[in-house]
Amino acid sequence: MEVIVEPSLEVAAEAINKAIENREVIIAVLKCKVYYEGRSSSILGFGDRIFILKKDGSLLVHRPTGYSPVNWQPETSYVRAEYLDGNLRIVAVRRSPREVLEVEASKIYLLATFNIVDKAVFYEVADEHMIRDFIAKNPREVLGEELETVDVEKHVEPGFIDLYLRDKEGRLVVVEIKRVKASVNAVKQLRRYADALSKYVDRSKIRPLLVAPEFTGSALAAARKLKVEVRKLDLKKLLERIRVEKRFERGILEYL
Amino acid sequence: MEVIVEPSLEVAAEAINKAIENREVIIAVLKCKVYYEGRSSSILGFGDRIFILKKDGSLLVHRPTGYSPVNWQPETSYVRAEYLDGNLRIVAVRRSPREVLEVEASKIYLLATFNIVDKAVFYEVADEHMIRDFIAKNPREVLGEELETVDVEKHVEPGFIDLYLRDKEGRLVVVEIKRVKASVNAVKQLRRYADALSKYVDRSKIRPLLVAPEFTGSALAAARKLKVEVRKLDLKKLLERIRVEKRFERGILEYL
DNA sequence: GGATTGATCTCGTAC
DNA sequence: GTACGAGGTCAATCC
Repeated sequence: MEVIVEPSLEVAAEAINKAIENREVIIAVLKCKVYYEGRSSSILGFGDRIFILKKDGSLLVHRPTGYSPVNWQPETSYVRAEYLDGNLRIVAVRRSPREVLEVEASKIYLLATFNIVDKAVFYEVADEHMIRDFIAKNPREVLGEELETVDVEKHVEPGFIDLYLRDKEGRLVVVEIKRVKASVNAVKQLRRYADALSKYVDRSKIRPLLVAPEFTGSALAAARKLKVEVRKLDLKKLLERIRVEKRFERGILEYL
Repeated sequence: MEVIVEPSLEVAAEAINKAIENREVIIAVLKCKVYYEGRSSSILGFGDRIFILKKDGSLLVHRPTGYSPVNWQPETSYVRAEYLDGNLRIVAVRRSPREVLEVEASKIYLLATFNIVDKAVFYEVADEHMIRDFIAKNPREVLGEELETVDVEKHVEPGFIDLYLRDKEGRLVVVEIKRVKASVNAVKQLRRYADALSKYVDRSKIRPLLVAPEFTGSALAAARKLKVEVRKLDLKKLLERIRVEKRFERGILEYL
């Protein structure tokens, strides 16, 4: 770890290049311009920003507000700092797609380099896969009817059917799961999948079923029109069930 | 600006709360766990990370690699640090959607707070709007045929048609523009828009035209099948033309 | 507020 | 490498 407060641009350039060679994380707070050219192109005039260069060459330039970086470069193939004619330039090049980002700093408030390590596993509950697998194992509990799970992630020509079940009347229930509010696109996507299946199975034996915690108004209208069933998903309850099953070390619902 | 190297957790909590009150940007490098609960829920065990809290309450937790933060909170309504029983906890709450992020730090390598200012304008060249407006003004140059611009961003029931022109034979050219490679979805979307128009205009008088720098194979196949014209867009040339027109202060193509 | 669409989307995954 | 879909997508825009 090295921390330098208000380094000269020359010293900064040297420290940055050294850290790049050592594959360290670099954090700087600086006054800079930013140029980008590649998939788009942009110019950003002087202002105070946070600069982060990660071990893999990912580069972020953040303004003082907002979630998104104003400029960035995912995993670059080449990064170098240079001090020339009173200016510090950091150039990051990426091949495929070919794109270049240049940060031109006029003042560095803080420069810090770190060899930090993070081997932790990120556990996420209730992404689409987990929900899908839970429903596949407990169709009655979630969907409220007796169903037999036939297949998970079944390939049909336009794409994948999340879940594929059989009801008591022997009809195939083709399920599309949305973890967030389902829009009209979800209905149309499911309709396409069901249509693709009807090449092999009698249309009257297919029940397209859209499962989501909420639906937009146009989604419900489209569902009626396109003969797609909808079923509401109690996400909170499902989350709790999955969490218990996965034995999470701690509940974090206490603030909610 | 305040920079503290390896502060105690107690000192850090105090400094963080002070900076929050002053609406300063906070940057920390720390060893922490992260809990998230809201639209999803997640748990991340101990590891070294970069922590950023911005003026508007946006919070980012970055691992040592990759573009994306592992956990985050866009514009929170409540953030507070507290030191309790030997632990530093930073809690960020957002209303609507209700979600909570908690960072539990066991070690702070660096804590820095800043009152940085960034008033610069971000100039972007060649987003979809600019491309669309340029084509509207110079249809012949880009599309290679004599066309009269009728409308821009025309509303039809399923959505918006980017560009609406009339060719020499008096047919309506319905243009969908993609700045990136066009997939089969773009073809279908355009087909829907053209179909919606055919309620008002004779079908033979409508020419759906998809304009993009590239097309996927399935997009081309679908275009043939659905009778959608495609035209390749020379994005680089267009960029250069727009840049000249917008009088950008400097070309940044020199590295390309 | 809800709904829709674009994005230098990023990221994973299958082929 | 290409293609496709999910995402705590975010952010802008229109209603």
